[in-house]
Amino acid sequence: MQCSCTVEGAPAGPGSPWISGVAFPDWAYKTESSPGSRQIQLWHFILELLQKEEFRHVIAWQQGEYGEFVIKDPDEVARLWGRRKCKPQMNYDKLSRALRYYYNKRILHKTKGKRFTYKFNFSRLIVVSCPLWELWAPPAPQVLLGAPALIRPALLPTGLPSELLHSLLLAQRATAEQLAGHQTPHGLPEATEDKKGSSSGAPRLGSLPGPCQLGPGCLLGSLQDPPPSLASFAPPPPPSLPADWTHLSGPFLPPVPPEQPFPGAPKPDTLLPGPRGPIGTRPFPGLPLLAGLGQGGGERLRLLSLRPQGLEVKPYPMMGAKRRPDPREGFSSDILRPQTGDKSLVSPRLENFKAVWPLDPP
DNA sequence: ACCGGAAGTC
DNA sequence: GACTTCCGGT
Repeated sequence: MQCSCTVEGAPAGPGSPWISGVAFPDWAYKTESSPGSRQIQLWHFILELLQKEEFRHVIAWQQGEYGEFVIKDPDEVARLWGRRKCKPQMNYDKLSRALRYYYNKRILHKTKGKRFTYKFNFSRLIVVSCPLWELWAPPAPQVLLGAPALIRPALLPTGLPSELLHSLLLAQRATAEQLAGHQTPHGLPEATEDKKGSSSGAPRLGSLPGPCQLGPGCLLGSLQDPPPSLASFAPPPPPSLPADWTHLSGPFLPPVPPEQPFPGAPKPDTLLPGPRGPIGTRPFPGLPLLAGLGQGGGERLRLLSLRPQGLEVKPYPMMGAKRRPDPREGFSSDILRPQTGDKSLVSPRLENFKAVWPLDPP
């Protein structure tokens, strides 16, 4: 029998938006690997809590580090997780074990030295969420370096909900920023990923899961179901979001760190943990923008990678400097942060972005 | 607190 | 596959 454990505070399951209208759409609860499953994944759950204010005292984004969060009340988080999963015996020890399994998948990594502090690897998350995104990541890093308003159209599956796009786009910003920090000329192969060789990790480029080419993998069964109404999502855009983004309400975004690297300034090595993923999983060079498109023909979203002005001006002095990340982890915790004090909380980059929706999605 | 192997569950 | 449970080790 089913366990109807949707209790106070605990995020409800699919179909029942729980917080100010911001909940993951059904597809979000489906695992690519297990199409039928609507079991929420832990990282999803964490993200949910993270973006909900009422859980601030339990878990919250860590100031300063993009993607880093602190579990302030381990027991409570475990309890909530246990509720959600109908595992009353859940505790932090078990939950943390699950969290640890994310290390190899590169979805998460531990911030050493800080208790209960972990950090999301958003670039990885994106890939995990929709491997397809790798497809339109142009192999040429120069793109990031301010290639002229190049446009890289790409197709995204119909169902990719705007909330995800929003989140992913922001994640990309993070990725981009990270790239700005320690980008490598070319996605260096990183052989050591799954110690066990078993493909327990996320999909890697070069061996993209076939199903995702514009299809199944990313559609997540949303072909039939039209994306959730945008109107149903309360759009409390993060302070860093430009007005346009109100269209794309987005749930889980860590607050934009105050630090704002400027041209010439030492790049913060803060963002996404991994300077590079496994072969080809380099994050998305060009900041893609939602440009909208005809749903008629292919019912697909076309992503245009507009010139990220904020990024283009970034110098990339590290072309020569090679920092060697831990080959095993893929990312190091040795994060050196610039001490750029002031800076507006606004992301200069995003400010230049424009999201265009020719036709409001249903 | 944190790590990761091993086995079990769904 | 994604945990959950248990556990020895640091």
